[in-house]
Amino acid sequence: MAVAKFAEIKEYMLSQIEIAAWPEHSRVPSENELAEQFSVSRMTARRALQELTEQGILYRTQGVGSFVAALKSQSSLLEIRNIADEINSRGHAYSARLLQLTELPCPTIIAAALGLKRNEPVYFSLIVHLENNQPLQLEARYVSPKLVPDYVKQDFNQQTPHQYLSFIAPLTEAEHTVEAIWPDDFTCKHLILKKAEPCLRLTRRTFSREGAVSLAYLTSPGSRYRLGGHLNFSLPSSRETI
Amino acid sequence: MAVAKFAEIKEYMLSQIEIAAWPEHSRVPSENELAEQFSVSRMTARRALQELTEQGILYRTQGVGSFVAALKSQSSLLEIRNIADEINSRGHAYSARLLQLTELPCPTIIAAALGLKRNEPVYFSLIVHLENNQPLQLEARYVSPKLVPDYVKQDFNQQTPHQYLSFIAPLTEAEHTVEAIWPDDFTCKHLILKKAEPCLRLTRRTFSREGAVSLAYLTSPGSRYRLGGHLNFSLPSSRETI
DNA sequence: ACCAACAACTTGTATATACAACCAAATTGG
DNA sequence: CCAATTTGGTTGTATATACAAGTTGTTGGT
Repeated sequence: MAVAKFAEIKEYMLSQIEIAAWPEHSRVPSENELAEQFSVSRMTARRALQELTEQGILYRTQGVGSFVAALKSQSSLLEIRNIADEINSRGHAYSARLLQLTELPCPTIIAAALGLKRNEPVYFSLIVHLENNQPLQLEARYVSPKLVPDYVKQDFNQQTPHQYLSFIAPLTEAEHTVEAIWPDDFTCKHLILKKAEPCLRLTRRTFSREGAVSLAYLTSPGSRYRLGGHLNFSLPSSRETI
Repeated sequence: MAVAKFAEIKEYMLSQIEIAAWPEHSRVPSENELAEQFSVSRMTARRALQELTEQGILYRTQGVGSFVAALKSQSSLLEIRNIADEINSRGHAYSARLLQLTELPCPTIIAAALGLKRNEPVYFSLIVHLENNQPLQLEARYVSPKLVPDYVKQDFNQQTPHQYLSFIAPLTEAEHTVEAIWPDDFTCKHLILKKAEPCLRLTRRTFSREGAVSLAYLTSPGSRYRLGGHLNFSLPSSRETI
């Protein structure tokens, strides 16, 4: 068996979809119909349908049938990497300076984001990330004391907060926003900006099983840092493997 | 059957992985072992293993066994959506104004990005995207005449360039960078910024089968626009469906 | 005309079986 | 002692079957 039967069926279906012989939201042959067409068992035909469904190419409804999904995702993805990994993968020297690591009364905005009460204690850290000894990013992070009680005891010159948090409580989700801001004097000072310039601010909220773990404001000068990515769209073409 | 058997097996395995009873790269029970433990057929146990593999939680090797995958992605993804969709999904009114649609001699930077020669003709369009009649994004786009010969004949008040390009040549890939910039006077004018402010600039290069299709500079005022997302990490928690 | 029951078809779950492909370790032969 | 072979375990593919669960259209009865 050079190529598996279910794979042949998949390729056939993909080609029909690509040449739009089967347009979006049209019904495709049922499991039994495919089984008969290709002289295979229903379970084999089913597998082809199943895998195409997992790839987002079809959608199926019990009792109704299988249909071609809308191929326009109209969206693509930007990968957001850990700053230390990013600098290292560029072959540059990464370092960090811990400026502050304390407990604070929780500001209102932070309280809402972390599910705490206003003025309840919250851990706070302030770190500058440097690339070849030049400040690249200022990280202001609030951490939930309930979920990470030992946060303030860590030595973040050895390990980045992100690494520590990933280790302590496996992160299940993250929420990001990216915006362009005008830095305040405090930020300029720590990023050693002679003149203020537009900065990229990434706000990252991370979650574990038990809830929101931390909220971090990552601010970088626009002239030194950009987010970049190169990712595929969701509908894989059959020639994708080239 | 309240919950499917294969789903129960999946949950059991996920819990074992999460409490690190089965550490990374350790072997998990074989299909036959699971089948016996749960008193199901091999095919049912296999399905649990299969689906966890598709989710990237396990990896399997024929003749060897199934193993826990490394869960450290250390990176997450930010979804970049089409501006029109984004405005519409907020329930606001989307509109656009076409400011320019011409052929130009290709600037050097654009030529490199699109695989053209310097001063070779390239199509250029300039569009302002508005949310509730307020300018939200200035789109300056260069399009390869080879791949999209009819670009300048389109009516982009009817259809956005992104929609048209998606329709003409199915986009297979996109490359993005995001940065914070200081807008020039030209940009300020079209975004109707009384005072210049930091802007978010998304540079998007799209590809089809035949090569680079277009390069777009999407500039938005920092005070009006941010990129946002909420995406899961690679290891889904069992509560993910909440 | 309306509604209930039914029939036909769909996908979803589960089983038992068979053989193929592959790998690693044990066994065997030289 | 080394190398080839065998053996047992593992995943991969495929089939035939059975029943559950959901949808839709038809058929009958009132």
